[in-house]
Amino acid sequence: MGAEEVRLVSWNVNGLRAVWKKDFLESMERLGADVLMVQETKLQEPQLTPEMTAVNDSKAHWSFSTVKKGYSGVGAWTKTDPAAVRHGIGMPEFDDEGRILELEYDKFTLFNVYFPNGQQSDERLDYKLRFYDAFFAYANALKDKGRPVVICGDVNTAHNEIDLRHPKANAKRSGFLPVEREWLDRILSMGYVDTFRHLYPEEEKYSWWSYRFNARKSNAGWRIDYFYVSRDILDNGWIKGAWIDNDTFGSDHCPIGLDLVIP
DNA sequence: CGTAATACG
Repeated sequence: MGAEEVRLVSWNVNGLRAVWKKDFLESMERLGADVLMVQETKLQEPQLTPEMTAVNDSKAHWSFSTVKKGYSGVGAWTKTDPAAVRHGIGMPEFDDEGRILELEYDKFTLFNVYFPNGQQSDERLDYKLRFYDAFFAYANALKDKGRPVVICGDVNTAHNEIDLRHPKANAKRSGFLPVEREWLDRILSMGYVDTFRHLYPEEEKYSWWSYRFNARKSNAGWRIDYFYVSRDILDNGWIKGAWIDNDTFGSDHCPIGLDLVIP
């Protein structure tokens, strides 16, 4: 039997109803994902349309915020049905905002996560850091049992100076604070690989640009969307490619991807 | 400035 090629794509759509009006289906087709994961859907179940839930041959999975309307939320379209789909990590404090989808496949577990933004207040920064803590405790339990783990989504932090256009000007803003950057160090030291950076150590490529000040036009961006994999996935030679697609529009983020070859 | 409901990113 031949090896199986799998394309995983992650995209913070900043409002699913908004991108839907901006050629989303066309982008989706062009991206060619086996699993397309989206963050910030900004809707609840009653606002889903039949078109959103029935895309081609894919099955749709959703997690909604139960505490705020039109806020947060993640989703995934899967061409192959996962063996199990889970919502959240069993901690209401971190599950209520609909930020986590766990798709369990035969050979690996895939997480789609919209990590909190910490810019609103000190409380939200604290929530963000505790969310990192709680989520990775959950994911590590699987990884440390020997299960290959893929984690993708909007991490809402740029790791190093290479990961944003204006590191000096943003050194004191949430999204590039030392305490947040240290958390991204910790993710690597826990045994995950930042796939894009691993393949392209010198590349200055971003996945998010503020809507203000024509930031995308001047490429004043940040790389805050990631595909992390547990080290075994790299060591076993599953990684065929990792990419950031700056040519797809419709949101303040662009899609990112991971191509795997699974024996 | 943009999304989706007056807050949040």
